[in-house]
Amino acid sequence: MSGGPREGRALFQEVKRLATTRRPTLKDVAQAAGVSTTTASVVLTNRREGVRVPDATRHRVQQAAEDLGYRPNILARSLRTQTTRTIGFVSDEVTTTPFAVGMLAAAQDEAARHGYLLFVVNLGPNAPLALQEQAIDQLAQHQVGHFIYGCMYHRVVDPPAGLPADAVFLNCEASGGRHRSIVPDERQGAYEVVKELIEAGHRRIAFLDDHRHPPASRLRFNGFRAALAEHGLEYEPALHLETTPFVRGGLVLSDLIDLPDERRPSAVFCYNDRIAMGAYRAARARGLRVPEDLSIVGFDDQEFIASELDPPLTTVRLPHREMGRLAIQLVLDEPGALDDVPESEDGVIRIAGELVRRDSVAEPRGAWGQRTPSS
Amino acid sequence: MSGGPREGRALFQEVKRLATTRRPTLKDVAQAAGVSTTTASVVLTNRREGVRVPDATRHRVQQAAEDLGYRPNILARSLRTQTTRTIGFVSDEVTTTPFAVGMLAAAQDEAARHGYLLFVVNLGPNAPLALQEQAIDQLAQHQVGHFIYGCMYHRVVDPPAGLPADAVFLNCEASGGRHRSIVPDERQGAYEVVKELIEAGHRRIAFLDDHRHPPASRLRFNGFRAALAEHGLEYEPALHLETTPFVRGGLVLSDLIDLPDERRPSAVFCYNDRIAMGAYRAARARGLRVPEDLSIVGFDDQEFIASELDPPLTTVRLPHREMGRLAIQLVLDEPGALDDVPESEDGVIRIAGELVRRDSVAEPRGAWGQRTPSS
DNA sequence: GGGGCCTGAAGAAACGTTTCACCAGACTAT
DNA sequence: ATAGTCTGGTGAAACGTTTCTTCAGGCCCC
Repeated sequence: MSGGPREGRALFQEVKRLATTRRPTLKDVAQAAGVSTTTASVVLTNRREGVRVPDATRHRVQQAAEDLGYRPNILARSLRTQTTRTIGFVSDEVTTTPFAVGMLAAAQDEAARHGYLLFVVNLGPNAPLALQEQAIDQLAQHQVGHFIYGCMYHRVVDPPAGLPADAVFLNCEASGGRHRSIVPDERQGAYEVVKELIEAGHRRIAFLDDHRHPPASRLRFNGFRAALAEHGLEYEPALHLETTPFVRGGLVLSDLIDLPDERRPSAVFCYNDRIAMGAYRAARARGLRVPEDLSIVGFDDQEFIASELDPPLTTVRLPHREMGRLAIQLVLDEPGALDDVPESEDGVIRIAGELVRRDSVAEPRGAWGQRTPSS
Repeated sequence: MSGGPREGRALFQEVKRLATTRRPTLKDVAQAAGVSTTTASVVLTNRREGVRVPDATRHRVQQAAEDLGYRPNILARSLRTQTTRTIGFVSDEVTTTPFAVGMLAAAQDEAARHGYLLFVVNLGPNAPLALQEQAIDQLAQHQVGHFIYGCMYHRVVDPPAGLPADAVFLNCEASGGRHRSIVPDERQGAYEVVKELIEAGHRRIAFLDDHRHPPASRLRFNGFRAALAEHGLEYEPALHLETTPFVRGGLVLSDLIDLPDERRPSAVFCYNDRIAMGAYRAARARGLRVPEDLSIVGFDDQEFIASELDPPLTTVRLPHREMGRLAIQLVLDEPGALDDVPESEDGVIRIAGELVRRDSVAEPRGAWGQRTPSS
């Protein structure tokens, strides 16, 4: 029980470990400390309830563990406890594309905060259901207990079989309504950014839309109309153009610029920032200055685009980081995770985006003459 | 040995499984098939050498496994075999930022091809060494056998302790020279894109540099000078401007445009695409057209920037996908992985980028008059 | 007709934990 | 003095695999 021989023994063990290059196990620690593995386990996992280990013994075990450089084998622990602290993050192409990369980063941060590790599997665009299920099966064989299914952009997906009921869909809505989903509040974002235009005095506002991407496009349209309606403005189908969600898609703005003065819009709401980038180009090609001659707003607050346009673009920031963090909190059943978000009726949790005011909005030319009495 | 009772038994097991919601184990399969777990294991892992199991038995076991919906428990297997098919991908902020996202995607693809799963941990920018080592320790506790350390941009890093000797550094160079590193061949890329300018007839080429980012900046500079030298052109310090690697950094081009005619550059090589974006803006502000009045080239082929500028930018594509794939192949010791890449002297593997020709390069004005006899 | 070999398979240990059940001894209360 | 309680532990099973060793029985060969 004296320190001398024990130290000698620990040293011997250490030498032996280095010689055999075997990582020390709990048994080694127990032996070095002169206790049973039971005691060593109890001490090193810091269990207190129902077990009595005097401080002297505790310290002896801890010292031995440190001396030997003991690291627990999580595999063995997980096998025994039948739980793993891992989360499977499967996605279409979140990690492939720079769009929603903040979701993964925030999820990783939050997982680390809880001591969890993330298995990330990126299936690529349009992976067949069978491939998706195979990936989930592989994760299940690794005994991962929690699943997040992330999408690059907001859409509806068919949940692959094998996904447990408490899986969380991130940036997409699971069809069937049996799973929780976290998506941006598209409607609210569109409402706010369009309201920003209206409050600047605009009355004729175009919408460069991409209706091939429901539900985002439908919801942004709803927000657009809601803002219009709330301010007594009429929705004008002629100003609602369908286009593609790329820079070149914004070039269709030319058609609207060609309109006669009284029918021409003084502001444009673009489905996303890339379309807005194209709209800038179209405006400039016609000699229109942004925002003096034409106000333009976008959606997404896409990195390297929105803030780098000239002038910087007023847009709506997608709450990707908040969404990623919440997804982890939900799968881990963190209490209070939903305190900050509004109640959802349909199991779909909508996170508000944030209006980012930059320099692409100004009063319309002749605004003072156009102002309604109420403003 | 007849089918009848065995089928009944399998059915019973199935019912029991559903009732207890316990995942069937190898023992369940063995019992259902009327063999030992040894035999079941041999059959289901498809081992052939040294073991003899007649086809009839094989089929019986396989059938039982399928009937029960047996999935092996990888944790138990890994514990026994002392190997896991997992790779730890730790990075500063690869997953946080859209720069090098292709590396992770390609790594994931290649890992999946080998049946490996990726633990991804994103430490954030400038994580203290202690935090890095803690993350590596956590992965080691999960018994991950292979490590990749990825960086957002090409730089030199101090390898955190705990990383095994066969870890691969991706998009960064490990100081100390004890590890393998994979980086883009900056010199070659710069050489090629500058040569493109020279071959278009340019003789006065500016370099908008960012020397705060060695080694990339130094190597691109080397490539720049090599191209110059090879074509008998003199390096002119006055045309080498130091700036920041952002869009606004490109605005320093104004200073060069102000130069008197005979000293003004007819082309600009930008350290990266964002600087090029700023250079476009500066040129346009002075009424210069790209490429008619000024040729501009960049570096990176950054998504949503290079291809979306007006005109689209000639640049060098960073081989992120190739690098990510190779990293996996190296840690997995795939034979022939290095066949396609040139031998490296210093343990640093340099992967060639690809010149992407777009529309930002033209002959200089008055080029015919300036041409040297040789061209 | 007996030793050797081949076939087909099983028993049990091992991987590194956690945890259930139990226990020796000392002390306490009656 | 004895029964009960508390302290400080320990032994061994269990988690689900893989794999080493062993073995029964049948056949072949001489």
